Amino acid sequence: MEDENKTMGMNRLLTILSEGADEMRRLSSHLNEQLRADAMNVQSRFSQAIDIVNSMEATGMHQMPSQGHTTASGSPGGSFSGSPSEGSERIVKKRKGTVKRTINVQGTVPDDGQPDTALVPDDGFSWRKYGQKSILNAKHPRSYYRCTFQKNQNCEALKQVQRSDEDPTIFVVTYQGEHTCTQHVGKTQSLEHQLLIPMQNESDEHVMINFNNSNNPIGTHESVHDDQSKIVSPSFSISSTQAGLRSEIYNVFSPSSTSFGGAFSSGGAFSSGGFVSSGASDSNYLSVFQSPFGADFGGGSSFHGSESELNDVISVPHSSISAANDFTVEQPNFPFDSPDLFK
DNA sequence: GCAATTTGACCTCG
DNA sequence: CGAGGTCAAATTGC
Repeated sequence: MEDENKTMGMNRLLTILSEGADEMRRLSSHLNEQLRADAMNVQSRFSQAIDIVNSMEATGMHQMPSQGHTTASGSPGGSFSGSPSEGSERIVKKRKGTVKRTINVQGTVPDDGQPDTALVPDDGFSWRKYGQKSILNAKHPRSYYRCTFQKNQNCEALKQVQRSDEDPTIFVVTYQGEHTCTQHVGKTQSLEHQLLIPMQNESDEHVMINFNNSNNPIGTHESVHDDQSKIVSPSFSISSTQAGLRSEIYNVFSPSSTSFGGAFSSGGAFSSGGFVSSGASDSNYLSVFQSPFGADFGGGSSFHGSESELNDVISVPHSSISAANDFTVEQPNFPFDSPDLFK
C-alpha cells in the first residue's frame, strides 16, 4: 500500500522500456530478415529489462514451473503450456468449484497414425495419462493427465488435452490445480512455448505465438515472475495469418509474459499495454498477455490461490481488450480480473 | 519386472 | 439421464 509510488515509478520505467521495444519493433519491420534478427535482439534486451523490473516488483511469486524433461505421457514433443499465467488463457470454473485454465497450443502437424499425445508440445512438466474420452460434438477425444509426481509428492495438478476441431494442429490444453511438486529437473524449463490466440473476428485472423526453446541451453537468466512462469527460451516466433497472408517474427526472445507486452506494446495486432488483439469484438478467446504495465500484473498473477480454489469464473473476454491499457489489476493477485466480461 | 498407456466401466455433476 | 471425469485392469514398451 505504501508502495504506490514505487509502483508508479516502475510503471513509468516499464512504459519507457516498452516504448523503446516498440520503436525497435517498428524499426525492424523495415529491415530485411538479416537485420531484423539483430533488431529483434536489441528488442529482446528491452524485454529483459522489462522482465527484470517486473520481477522486482513482483512480490508474490511462488514456484516456477519447471523443466524440460519431457516425460512419458504428457507431451513428447515440444513445449508449451505449463504456465498458465501467460498467453491466451481462459480460466473457467467447470464443475463444482474447480477452476480451469485453458490455453490453446500449436502442436505438431498431424501425422496420420500418430496419437495426439505425440503431437502436443511439452510444457516442462511430467504428466501421466490416466484417461481418454471422446467428447460430445468433438471430433477428437480428450486426454486426461495428472502430474507424474502425484504419488510421491501429492501434486494435484491435472491437465486435459484436446485437439481442436477446426485446426488439428491446435490443441486446447486445460490445466487444473497447481503443481506442488518440485519438478526441477534439468535446465530447460519451459513455459508455454506455444500459444495460440485465435482472433476470429471479421477475418479469419490468427496470431500464433510459437516459442522455441528446444535447443536453448538455458541460461543464466532466470527470472521469476508469476507463480509459474519462468523464463528461458530466448526465442520464439510470432506469426499471424490473415486470409492467406502470413507474417512472422522471430527471435523476439523472452517468452516471459511480461516481456511480451513490452516487446509488442502497441503494434499491429497488439495494442499497447497488454498483448491483445486489435479490434476484437466478440470472439471466444481472450488474447491478453500479461501487461508489463500493470504493476501487479506480472508478479502477482498467482493462480496459485489454491488456498481455497477460486470459485469464480475468471476469464478475459476480448472486449476487455480495449481496456487492456489499464490492466492494472485491481486485485493484485489476479491477472485476469474480468469476471463477467467473458461469457 | 516395472512403469506408462490404453480402454471400458464406474462415478459425479448438472 | 447424459456428458464429462476418474478408476483400474489389461496391455504395451523399455
